[in-house]
Amino acid sequence: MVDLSLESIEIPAGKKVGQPASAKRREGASDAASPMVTAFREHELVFAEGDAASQRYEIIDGAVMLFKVLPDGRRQLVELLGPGEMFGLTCDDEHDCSAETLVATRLRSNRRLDCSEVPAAVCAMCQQLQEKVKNLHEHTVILGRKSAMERVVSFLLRLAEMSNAKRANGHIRLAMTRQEMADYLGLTIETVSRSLSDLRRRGLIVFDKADWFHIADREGLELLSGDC
Amino acid sequence: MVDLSLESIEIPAGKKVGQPASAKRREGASDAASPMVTAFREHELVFAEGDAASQRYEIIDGAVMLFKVLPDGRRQLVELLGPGEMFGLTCDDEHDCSAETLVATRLRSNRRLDCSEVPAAVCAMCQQLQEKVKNLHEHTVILGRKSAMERVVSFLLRLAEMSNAKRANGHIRLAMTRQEMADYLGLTIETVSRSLSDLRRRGLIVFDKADWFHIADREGLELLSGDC
DNA sequence: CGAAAAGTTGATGGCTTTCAAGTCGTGTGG
DNA sequence: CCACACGACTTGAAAGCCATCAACTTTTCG
Repeated sequence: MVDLSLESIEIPAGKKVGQPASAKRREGASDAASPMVTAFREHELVFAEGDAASQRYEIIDGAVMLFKVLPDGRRQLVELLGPGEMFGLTCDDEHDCSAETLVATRLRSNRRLDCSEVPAAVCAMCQQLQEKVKNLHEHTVILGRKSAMERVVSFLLRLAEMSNAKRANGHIRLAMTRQEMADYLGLTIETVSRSLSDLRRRGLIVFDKADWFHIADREGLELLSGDC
Repeated sequence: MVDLSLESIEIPAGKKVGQPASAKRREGASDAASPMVTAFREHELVFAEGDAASQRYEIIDGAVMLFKVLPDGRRQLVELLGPGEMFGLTCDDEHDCSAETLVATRLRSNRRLDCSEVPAAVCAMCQQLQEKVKNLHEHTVILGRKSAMERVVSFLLRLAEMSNAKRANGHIRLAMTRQEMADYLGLTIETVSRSLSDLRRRGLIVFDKADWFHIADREGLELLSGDC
């Protein structure tokens, strides 16, 4: 496992006191192919969720946390990183989470690798891995910071989003047992069952038969997801 | 986002009833460089946590769940995958989680890519991504299935493991505020504080000063981690 | 049809959160 | 050097959400 020394390094900067978590991000930009080293003090923002992802970073020494924040302010750290570890890798054009130093840290920044430089199979695998990481980040927020109802709703909406890519009629198959849903969402079968019954009673979803359902009130569901 | 159709496909197999979760895994092995397609019924085990990771898989159609199980039986699904998505990618020699079909599924299996076939920089990145995924899987179990005390203990043990790679004296810096720990572990600062105080009172950890501590009873801690 | 598995619903309890007050530690300024 | 102030941390009390336990209903499949 990669070493994560949470030990502070000495940064010759004058002001030693870290900015609060609301610190502005620093632009340690590196041009084209030239790697560049940037020093950060503790609790400095490297980039924020939604920022353009032009760079990827490698920790020389220090430590970095990656986190996501829900609209109502709930925060979930999704990764803790130490020397040698990389972050800022993404398959999208923007970062899916924010990055902030925990201690004084030096980062090496590089431009993102161009997929044309590597075999297609390898590129596809990297893309898949990055997609995986992004999905796991989202799921981490669900498990760490969402209520039972929010988890179930988030799950249903994700299912709908995925299914609709294929079939537009809106009918979605719930090809999982309650136990599997519970084990995915970090809940018990009873809580999942109660949440689904509640959503059905409130008219937000409709069970067509067995394990098929469709969404009757998408806006209503989205309000319950914790994501808006 | 990759499409995850949870729709069942028709498998001409005679017995339609899926085996229970305790199903034996199937060896859909592919030789050397030849990709091979294998059909699975619903709730069939593709591989188990700890199995040798000789293959990687791509879902042609169907759906697969990846999960981890704690020694006492608590289960946490760590990924839900649909058509086009890959799994079984790992930087280690064995799988860090089990894979089971949710519905009838066809999988294309390939041998794992050899790092010598691609540029070193790309290989390093893939390795990092796979390490990330593995860490996120572990964290998913912590958030989904562990109690507050188990989360805090797991966190301390991980910190110790990482720090000890560098310094063997056993003294570990806790370079995070209680709020950051709480946001990492999906708890509140009060719960984190209470858990740490409890561990200190019970003599399992000792706070040397400010944010430095060391483990006084590793076995005792491990028993509280939920991992044994 | 009957048994077993899956799902639902209710009652209760426990763990964690919330709210609140107090303590500790560090940096500042008199 | 010490008093003060502010933030970080700790501790207590009470509430709330979800888990647990239990009974029942529904579905599935031989």
